[in-house]
Amino acid sequence: MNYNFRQIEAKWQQYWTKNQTFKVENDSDKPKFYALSMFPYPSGAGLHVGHPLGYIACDIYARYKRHKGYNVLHPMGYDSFGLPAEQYAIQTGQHPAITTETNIKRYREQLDQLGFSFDWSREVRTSNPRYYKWTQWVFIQLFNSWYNNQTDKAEPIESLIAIFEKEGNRSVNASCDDDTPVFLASEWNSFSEKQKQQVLLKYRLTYLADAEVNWCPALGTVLANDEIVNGVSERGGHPVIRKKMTQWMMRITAYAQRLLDGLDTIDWPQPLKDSQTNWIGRSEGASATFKVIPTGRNDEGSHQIEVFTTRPDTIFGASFMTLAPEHELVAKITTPAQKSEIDAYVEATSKRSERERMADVKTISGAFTGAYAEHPFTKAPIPIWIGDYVLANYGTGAVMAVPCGDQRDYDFAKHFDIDIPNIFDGVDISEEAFADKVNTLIANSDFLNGLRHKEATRKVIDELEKIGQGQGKINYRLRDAVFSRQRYWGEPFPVYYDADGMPQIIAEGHLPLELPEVEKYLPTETGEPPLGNATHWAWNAEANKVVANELIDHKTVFPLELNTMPGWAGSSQYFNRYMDPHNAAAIYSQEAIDYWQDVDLYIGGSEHATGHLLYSRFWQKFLFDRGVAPKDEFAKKLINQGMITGTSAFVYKDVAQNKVYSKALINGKHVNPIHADVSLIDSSDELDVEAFKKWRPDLSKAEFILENGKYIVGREIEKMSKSKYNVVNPDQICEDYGADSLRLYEMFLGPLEQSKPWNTAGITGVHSFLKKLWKLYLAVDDSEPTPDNLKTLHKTIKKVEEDIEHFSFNTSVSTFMICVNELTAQKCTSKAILGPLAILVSPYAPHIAEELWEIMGHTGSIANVSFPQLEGKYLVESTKAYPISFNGKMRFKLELPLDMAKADIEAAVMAHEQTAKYLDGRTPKKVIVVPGKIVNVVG
RNA sequence: GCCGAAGUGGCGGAAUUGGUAGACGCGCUGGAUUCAAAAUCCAGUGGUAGCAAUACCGUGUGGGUUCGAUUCCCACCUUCGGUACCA
Repeated sequence: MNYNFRQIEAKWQQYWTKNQTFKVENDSDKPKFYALSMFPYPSGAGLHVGHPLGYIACDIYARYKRHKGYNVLHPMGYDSFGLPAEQYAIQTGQHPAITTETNIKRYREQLDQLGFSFDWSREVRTSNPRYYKWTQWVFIQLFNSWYNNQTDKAEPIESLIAIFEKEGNRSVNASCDDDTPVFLASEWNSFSEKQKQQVLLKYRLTYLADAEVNWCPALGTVLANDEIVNGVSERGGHPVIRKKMTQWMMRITAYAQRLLDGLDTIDWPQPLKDSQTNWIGRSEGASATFKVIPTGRNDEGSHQIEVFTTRPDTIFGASFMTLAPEHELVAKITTPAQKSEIDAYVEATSKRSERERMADVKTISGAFTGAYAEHPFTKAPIPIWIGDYVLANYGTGAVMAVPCGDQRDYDFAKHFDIDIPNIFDGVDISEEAFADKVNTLIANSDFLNGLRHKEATRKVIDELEKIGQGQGKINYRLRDAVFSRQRYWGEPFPVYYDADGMPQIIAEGHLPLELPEVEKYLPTETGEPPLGNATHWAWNAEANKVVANELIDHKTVFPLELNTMPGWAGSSQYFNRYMDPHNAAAIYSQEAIDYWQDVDLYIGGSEHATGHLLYSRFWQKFLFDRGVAPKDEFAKKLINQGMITGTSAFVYKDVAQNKVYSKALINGKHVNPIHADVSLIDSSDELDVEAFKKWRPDLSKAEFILENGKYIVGREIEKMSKSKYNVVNPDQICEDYGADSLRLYEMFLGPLEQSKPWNTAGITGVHSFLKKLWKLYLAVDDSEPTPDNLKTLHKTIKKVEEDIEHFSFNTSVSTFMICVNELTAQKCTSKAILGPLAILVSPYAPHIAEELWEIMGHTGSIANVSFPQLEGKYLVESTKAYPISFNGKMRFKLELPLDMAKADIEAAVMAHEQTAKYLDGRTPKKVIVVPGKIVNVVG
């Protein structure tokens, strides 16, 4: 009987579905384990072999935990809102929901084929109204919350209103907009409803703001910082410009410190933690206020410039100030004489795209405002410049420039011939700035003279506080996140605008607010987002339902928000929703989350480091503050699977003639490498020339110059992508070798976290392993196992268990191969050995394991059988083949009892005939004996 | 520039606390089987020299610590990922 993987795999996949083998309940006497793979965006291209890598690893671990007696939650779903379906809708008019549905179906087929132990009854789709109802619900909770810095957590907005009514906002320490005015209780109480709402927006955790946003004209939408790579959009690579727009924002900055602190409590990869740390960008320093010296302009009040600096100790070295060109004071302080120069400069920078600005970092530019600020201590006038090296959205958008201590300030000063006072003792600054904090003392700095960096910093902050012109401050690079997108295929905001134009929330009971139908998926002619095309998109606040736009009267019927939520909204809570996915009354029940708590193992790509994984942590902490989630970190352990890269193939076309050379023949010739589809190449890099000619008709007339009668292609490792013709999808491999072979092979390729090239050639190795495994069971019987059999089995149990616990799946595949090779050599037929072996293999190759289990006479799935117990007694050795080395070089082996004493080992080695040979008459200086390990003779 | 990861045979990789470098698999070479091929099985396979026993070299490079270093320390080189005028 041959190993008929097609029949076996189909049989067990049907069995698992029919018997709901992997359906999991929310209550159990067993301990819980939550294993989660990041859910995919269902793209039209389907899965390629790189996608399942993390899923397979996670599935192995989930199945292992099931064997170990855990109640395992292992769900899967789809992040099904997103740009590609919408772009397709724009091109073809097909509703994104239809495209999405088709793609999901294809994904599901591909996933089912691979034998995952997902509980599909818990599937979620972010674009399903029953799901996004709860995304909208979280938005409402954020809208109705503020961040109290005193208690360091989010609180209901009502508690803030109560404070305002009693004592105004002077005593409130909250995360709020910078321009929040100070008011008394009496003032608050006399505010109009609109004024109150405007003030509250400055405190809400999601709020409307006129923000400088990254506008992408080609995509017709704004993008978040993490959606922009190298100044162009992550998707499509379109240019991005800066634009002021009214947008929904998320006050993630309120959580900056806690997002940083939380990293210490979770077992996530250090590189991922590092990139979150850098993204949050905490820096410690001081804020200082510089008064602008009045110049007698009649429209000029008293202005002051606030700066943030990490080097307050260098304040006496400040010889100028630089404002960002966008800084609001620029227009107010510029002198008439300098106005035209400043205007021209501001105009020029606003036109430069972010990309241009980044492309030439080297060019120094700026302009003088004509105004001066007063140094807080020396009272000396300091010229105020503007320059685009100062960023409007970092710190205060203004810099106290200390050219002797900061290279950019130094370059700017040199370029514009500004004074560079030296405040470092014994340091030469004639060539460059001195940024070292440690190896100098402060000089020429009044009360700071002779102090080190640390003392000077402390002292200057004290002095700034005394004169009321500054204090110690911690600054973060992290910005509040733009939460509006001018797209159709996303979650609608549960928001309408009242007669005052203030946002009003649709009550929870009326959710979900479902996406309206539109004729076109493009922005409207007036530049409004695609929802502006909907004719039925107004809110009747009495009937609490969506009605036609023409009924808008701003009394009972109001316009609805036209923006939709960004891609990361739906993925920021999905892991909790899996715990209770069909709950219509709540995001999840208290019992469900009390039972499952959090994710024990989360596997996914590192590209989500500063997007999904940061936003999710933010929402989780918020829900924790509001008592909705029991843990303030959602995933205890996270693993980034590496990328599987493609092995591209190249043919080499002569530039001048219509000749294509085999790889070894290109030396000295001027050739163009051309991608060849990898499906046309065999395992020894030989090209099927005829098939290639059919595939590239333009080269069908070309002469192919062969080596040894073969055309050999060149190979190169590149990212797997359609355009490089190096994509390998799992379907063909499942067809040729089966899912179990694919699963084993993906694991066998190398360590999970590392990126590695895909090369189909090696799959025959794991496939023949499965065939050998299968053969072992052909004559399975009840014979007594031999000591060798038992030793092989228990050695394997030990290693495989250790490997799974360490996520070292590649080495356990090797271990299985060694085990099967040994048992085959031992002619083992014993059920007492082969039974446990089938269980060991089952997390990796579940289909064949089920079949073998059945062959051995068991009924029911192997998935719930206990993992074999390691019995150390079978592994006990009485002797050891000691490697005997001379000066660190192993020369021969000597079999000695393991319980032999050190001195006896040494004596046995010295007495050995080979020892005399290697010593060659010398007397050893020393003999190192490590019992159980090694003997080293020195001398 | 800064942060991070990684450099081991022809290839993917192994060596879990400093103790036999190259497990396992691919590929390759030779052989068995076959009319032939596929499949399967057996043997060999880091490099150099040698018929061989064996010797020397060998984990990116150069130093160091150690009886002993792929593993620890210092300096450097290369590749990949992230980030970028962050005050």
